[in-house]
Amino acid sequence: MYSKELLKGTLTAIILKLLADNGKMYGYRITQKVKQMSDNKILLKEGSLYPALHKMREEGLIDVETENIGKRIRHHYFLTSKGFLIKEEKEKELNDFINTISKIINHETN
Amino acid sequence: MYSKELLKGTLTAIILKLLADNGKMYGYRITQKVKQMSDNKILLKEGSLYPALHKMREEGLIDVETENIGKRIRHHYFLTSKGFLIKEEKEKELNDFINTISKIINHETN
DNA sequence: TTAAATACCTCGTTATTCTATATATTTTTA
DNA sequence: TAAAAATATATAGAATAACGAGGTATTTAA
Repeated sequence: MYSKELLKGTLTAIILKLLADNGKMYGYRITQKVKQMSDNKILLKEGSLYPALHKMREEGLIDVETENIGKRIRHHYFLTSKGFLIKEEKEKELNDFINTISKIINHETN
Repeated sequence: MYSKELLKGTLTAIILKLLADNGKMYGYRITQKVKQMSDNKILLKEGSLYPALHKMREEGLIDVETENIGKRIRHHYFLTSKGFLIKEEKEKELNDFINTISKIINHETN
């Protein structure tokens, strides 16, 4: 597990990317997917995920559909067109940031 | 300029790396070097830098020497041996984190 | 001589993730 | 079949770290 501060600012981009790739996803599914894709290195907590999803919905990046599974209600989230645009932006920003940090941290002195 | 949240958790690693490469550095010098190395994309603010340096000193990662430049006092910071060890750790962690995030954000669906 | 750059500092704000707690259903295991 | 684990959602408050805004002062360039 990484220092939890490192994840800050990356969560929205990660969620947008997963929804773009997988179509509709529900919350618990997102945590499992992130865990699996990161080799158990990013363990997304409920206290992080659900508030993030609610905020993204308020901002119009994602929308939700409910499904009844027996007595349980499942919330399926999916990208809006705005969400898709923001996903592209965030993806670029994150890759650019990674390149910049990488350049600094792996810079070799001569 | 990146979303300021992205920088979180990376600042200590960046400072440790710069000090490891350049030996003694004073605060203002660090901000300029980060600016230069990042092509003006990371503009480290005084409100971030100085508290960070003071904290790192409290934790024994860096130590300080003062120099009198005329009437001005300049604080030169340098790595302690503990700081060097933590630098190695943070460097690995940050590279690992970057790889993980990169894998997720640039994952191609098939 | 005035503005910009250099050089340091701190307080309070903001943003975001996490911990802890809560509730409840479904599936697996002993 | 009872208990435990996994599934599924939610929120309140704590923690952390970077920033904005403010302050002080010297040196250099226009």
